Parts: sequence; C-alpha cells; structure tokens
Amino acid sequence: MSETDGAMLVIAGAGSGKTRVLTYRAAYLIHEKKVPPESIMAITFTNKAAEEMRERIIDLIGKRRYHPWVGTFHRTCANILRNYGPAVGLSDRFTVFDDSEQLAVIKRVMKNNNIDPKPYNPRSFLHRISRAKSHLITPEEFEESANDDFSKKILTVYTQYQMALREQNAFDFDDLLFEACLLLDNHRPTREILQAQYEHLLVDEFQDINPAQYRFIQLIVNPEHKNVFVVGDDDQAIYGWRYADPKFIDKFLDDFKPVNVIKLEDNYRSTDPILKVANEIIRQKTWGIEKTLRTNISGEDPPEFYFRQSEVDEAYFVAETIKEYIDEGGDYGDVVVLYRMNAQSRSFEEVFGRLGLPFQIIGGLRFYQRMEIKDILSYFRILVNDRDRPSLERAINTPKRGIGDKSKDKIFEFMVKNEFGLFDLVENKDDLIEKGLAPSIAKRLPPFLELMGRFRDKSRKLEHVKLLEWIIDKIEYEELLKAEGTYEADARLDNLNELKGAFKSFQEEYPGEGIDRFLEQVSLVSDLDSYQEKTSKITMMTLHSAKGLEFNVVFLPGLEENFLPHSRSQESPKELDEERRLFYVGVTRAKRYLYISCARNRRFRGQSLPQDPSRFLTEIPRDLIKGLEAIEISYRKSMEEPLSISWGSKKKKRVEDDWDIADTEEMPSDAEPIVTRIGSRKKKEKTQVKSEFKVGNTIKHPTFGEGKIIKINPAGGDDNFITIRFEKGVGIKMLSEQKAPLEKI
DNA sequence: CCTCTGGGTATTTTT
DNA sequence: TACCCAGAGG
Repeated sequence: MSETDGAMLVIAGAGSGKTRVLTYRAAYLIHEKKVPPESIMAITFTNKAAEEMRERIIDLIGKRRYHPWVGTFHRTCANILRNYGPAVGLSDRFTVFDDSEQLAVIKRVMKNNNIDPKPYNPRSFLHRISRAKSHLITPEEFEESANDDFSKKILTVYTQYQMALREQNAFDFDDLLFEACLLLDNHRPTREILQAQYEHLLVDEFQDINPAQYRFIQLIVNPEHKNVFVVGDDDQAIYGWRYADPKFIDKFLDDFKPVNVIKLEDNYRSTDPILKVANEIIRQKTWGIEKTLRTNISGEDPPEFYFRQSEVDEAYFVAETIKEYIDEGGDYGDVVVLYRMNAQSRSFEEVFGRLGLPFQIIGGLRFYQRMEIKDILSYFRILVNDRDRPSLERAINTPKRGIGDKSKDKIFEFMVKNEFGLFDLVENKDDLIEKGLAPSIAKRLPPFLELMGRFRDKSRKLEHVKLLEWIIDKIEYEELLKAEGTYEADARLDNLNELKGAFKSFQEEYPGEGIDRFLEQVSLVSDLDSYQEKTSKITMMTLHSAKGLEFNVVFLPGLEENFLPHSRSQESPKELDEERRLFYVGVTRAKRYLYISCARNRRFRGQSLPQDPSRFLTEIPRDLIKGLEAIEISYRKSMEEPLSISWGSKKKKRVEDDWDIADTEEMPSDAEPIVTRIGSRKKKEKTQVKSEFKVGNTIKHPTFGEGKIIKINPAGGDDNFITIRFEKGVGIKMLSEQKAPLEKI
C-alpha cells in the first residue's frame, strides 16, 4: 500500500494552487510511482482548464509517446461513446446538438402535441428534461412520478424529444453523460476495459459535479483500487443551476472510504486586505467546510468601493482607473472586468471603445453559433450524420432553393417513414415521386441532392481546407454576402476566413484526422476557450467564466440588488448562497487591486431603474473596503425618496448619455463584440463647432485601427461626432472627437 | 415561398 | 434593448 493508493480529497481554497496540486499529482505518479502516463485520466469542466492542465503536465513530464487523457466530462464521455458505443450497436457518427438545436426539437415536439408555447415556455420544458437527464432519469422512470398535469406534459415532450434525437442520431450535452453512464453500467466488457486502463482518476472542480457526473466517476474508478483523487472548493460552487451539488463531497467521503482528506488554506494569489474581504463574505455561509484563507502577501491597497450615478458613469470610472494603472506602467492584460450577466458588458464596450482602451470579451455569442458558421458547417455535419435535421434544414435552403418550412416538413416526414438519411435520397433521387414524395417538392430537390452527392465524393479526395473552399464556392456563399453590402455581411465574410483558418490549423495539428473530429471539437468548445491570456487587452467576462483565473486588477461592477444577487435568485436561501459564492469567486480572482462599484441607476432592457447596493456589501465590515460608507448614504436616500421615483428622468442628462444618438444611415451590426452599438434616439439640434478633421481624412484609432472619416457633425458643447468607416469588418462607428484618441495619418 | 413589420416579452450563469 | 414570432403582402 502506498500513499498514492486509494481515494483522496483535497479541499483547496481559492488561490491555493489547485491546478498545481493536480498536475503535480500526475507528474508524481508518472515519475515516482512509474505509472504509465496513459493509465491516468484527468477530468475538468472546461476545455480551457483541460488544455492548461495538459500543457502543465507535459511541462513536468516532457513530451512522450503516450500522455494522460485530459478532458472535460463531456469530451471524455463523447470519446468513450465513439470508441465503445459501436460494440453495443450505437453509431459512432452521432451529432451533438447545441442549445438552439435542442430548443428547436422541443418546439417541434410541442407543436406536434398541440402544447401552446405561450403558457408553456419551451425553455422550461428543456430545463426540466435536462434536470431529469442530469439525474439519470429516463422517460420511463420519469413516468412514475408524473402525477400532475404539467409533469404529464413534460413526460410527453421528454419521451418524444428523446425519440426525435435518436431518429436524428443526435445527442445533447446531457445525453453524452447519460449515455456514457448507461454504456458503462450495462456493458460490463467496456466498463472493465476502462477501469483497467485508467488506474488513476483525477477530478478538478469537484464541488460542481452533478449526479450524472458523479455516477460517471463511480463507474470509471476501478472498484478494487479506488485510486481517485479529487480537488474542489465548496465555497466556489456556482453551478447549482446545472444540478451540481457540492454535497457530493460528503457522498464521496462515504462511498470511497477510507478517504484521505487534505485542506489547503494558504493562498498564494491575493494580498491580505483582499483576502480579509473574501473571508468575510464566506463567513456568512450556512453550511459547508469551514476554512479561513491565509496569505503572506501583504499589501497597502485595500479594496475600494465606488458609487456612481449610472452604468455609464460606472464604466467611465473603470476606464479612468484603468488608465491610471496603465500610466503607472501596468498592462491592459492584467485587468479584468467581471459581471453577473453578459448583457452588462455593453456600457464597458461603449466607453472603452470611445476612449480607445483595448479589450476582449469572453462569452456572449460564440463563434460557432454564428449564422454563417453554422450555415457552412451544416454541410459538413450532414457528411458525418445525414439524419441531422437542423443541419439538413439549413443546408437544404442555403442558398435559397425555394424549399420552405412546409416542404421541409414533408421531406422529413418522407425520410422518417422510409428510414432514409440524406444520402439515401441522393441514391434514390430518380424515383422519389414513386416512393411517395410530393411531386412539387421532388422537382425542386435534385440540384441540392446532386450537390451533396458531389460534395461527398469530393470529401474523399480533398483535404479539409480545400473541401471547405469548394463548398463555399459552389453555393456561392461569399457572393451572397458580398451582394448584401452591409457591414454585417463584411463581418460575416471575416468570420468565414477565420473558419478557414480553424480548418487549416486542425488539419496541421491532426493530419489525417477526419472532419468528424473537428466537428466534435467545435460542438464542445465554449467561448472561454478562446480567451487569450497573453494579449495586452482588458478582459471582460461573467463571474462564472472567471473561475480558475487570476488577474492583478479586478473590477466588480454592478454590485446591486437584482444583479448580484440576481433577481431570479432571491427566493431561496440556497440560491442566494450561490450568488454570494459568485461574489466570493469574483473577489478571490484579484491579486493586488480590487474595485467594487454600484450605479444608482442602471439601464437594463431599455429602461433605467434605480438600484440598491447589494446586500452582500452590507455584510462586510465597513473598514475593510475603502469608501464603503457610501452605501449608508444610499440607504438613507432611499428612505427619504421611495424607490418608485425614478432619478434618471428628472436629472439633466450627462453629455456621455447623449453620445449614442445616431444619424448614420448605415448602422454597424452587433456581429462583432467589439462593435460600438448605436442607439436610436432622435437627433437634437446642435451648433456646428470647428473640427480638427475633415471628411475624407484617414485616421488611426488604437482599438479599431485605420479608417476613413465619412461624416462630422456637432455633438453639443465643443465636441463633434466623427463617423468613421474602419477597415476589415470593424465597420462604421461614431466617435467623440474630444474623447476618442484619433490620430490623423 | 420569402421578406418585412410590429407587438410582446424577457436566460443568469455554460458543457 | 433585442429577440422571437405571427401575419400580411409581394
């Protein structure tokens, strides 16, 4: 018996070097215990974390012929299903449906069953189904507890939703876990192969594990040796909404006993004043493992609190503070702005854009979710799985081939009845009418079928990039976009080029690997994975995405009731606790400087509403955060003036608020996150002021690059709005002459 | 079949 | 604000 045998749990406080613990464990097993690298499986939640762990392990053990398997739960399960599924008759060419595709299936099923989407929100069905699947509850098992009317409806939808997915040879995210568990559970040979192969299992972020994931761990760990090493921090559990439950920590202690438990409370990241605040936040928790973080890093800079008039003012405060940091020699890459919701990035995007601060946004709309990318990839997805309905629906009428919703429904009906995939249609294209397809449709289908036939032939000869170019060319997709002539279309063209780049690097990295691997990679990546650590840009992301990262300077704006804690989480103490942990996660990202702020009024969904500072701030002793007394003043004010009286409307508007008056005929799109969005308020009369620039001048902007001035008009005061057409997909922007750092060239 | 418009409404977080 | 969807009209 050695010290690496058996189960081990590491409770690793924020900043205590969790990743380090895992990577060193792997390296130790390989170096000292002579465990073959390929006998180790390490599981994380994000691809980003997996990538980082893989790199760090390689740094420690050097490049070898075999490496440990490092992957997310989802990717690991997908891999197992592809490799071992065929043994039990599952196809290895399944498609993974994303959120929007799942929703489309749900909506269709609801329609077929005459369930009105008005009173019954399709999302709530999806949510309930996902909950069932995450608890490994099959439709049959669900039936037993479906007593009330609503549950019965869910049962119907769940049952047919699963049937629809299977018909299309598709899995959703939850299926990957569920099906992998079923496979391991029901197919002993597979289970034994995997249990024998992976002598050691390492699991990261154990506090965020859901029942299916826990079951997966139980199934993959060799029951004799129980070599499982898990690392987590119950104080950073923030995925309850995905059915994660930190109480699995307790279950783990029981199921795998004896478990060796280690608690890490030394923080190597933050200064003492920051950690004091963090400890104070977590002290409020009602359950969990007690711990108090300690650090040796002293610091004279306490966290600071700022209270601003509006979300725009708040963004200006952040921008100014960042500028000071840069002036003192800091780097933009050290700075992060963390918010609760993606929508909160707006004010920062606009203000940073105006002031010329470089930034990158993580999250929001993802690259592979974009229309143009999905359009093109749908052709490839059909190649892998010709029953993938969402892809068929897209491809069949992109470009327009005169086949609308009605026709599509008929075609799919026909396909399902004959158990046809698309390539069966291709093979039978001459006698579709005989087989019962409406002639009006059968007549319009051949060009598409011929194209797909040729596409499949080409796919056997051409390398990936060439094949991509071939299909884009054949469907004249770029011409289509060019003809549009909008800036949005320009951005889409850029994205296509980026896609070509992605194909190319895949081809180089995995020569000889089929396109299905690429597609799988694509379907399982999140936007966080594209986060670039090394760029010299301010990073903006949600608190959820920030877990596991650290920054020298952290801004936590919007610390207000209904934002943090979020309005949807105020009902139960459990959810409230999770919000508090989110705050904790935010605070503990900071190494040296931490700025917390609130706005008195915040514009959200088109209207500005008065805000109250977050209750979490009232829980912190005032002397731990500089300027925190300001919240007292706020509460006094709201006593005098009931909250229903809006501040915003009566007050004189700030100049900045008027900046988004648009009078350009061409509006930039919001396709690129970096784009400044322009509002739609009516133009007001302003007097002309002299400008340093002329229409036609070429200028340079640090964020947007070079551009040509196409319009100058007064902004009131002594400022002008300069409308500039920037190069390459940045599009047209209207900037303030006074504030924007424009340089004539 | 396709495109445009206006009304209604609200995902918070992500694999 | 921004998206989705139904309905109208070409």
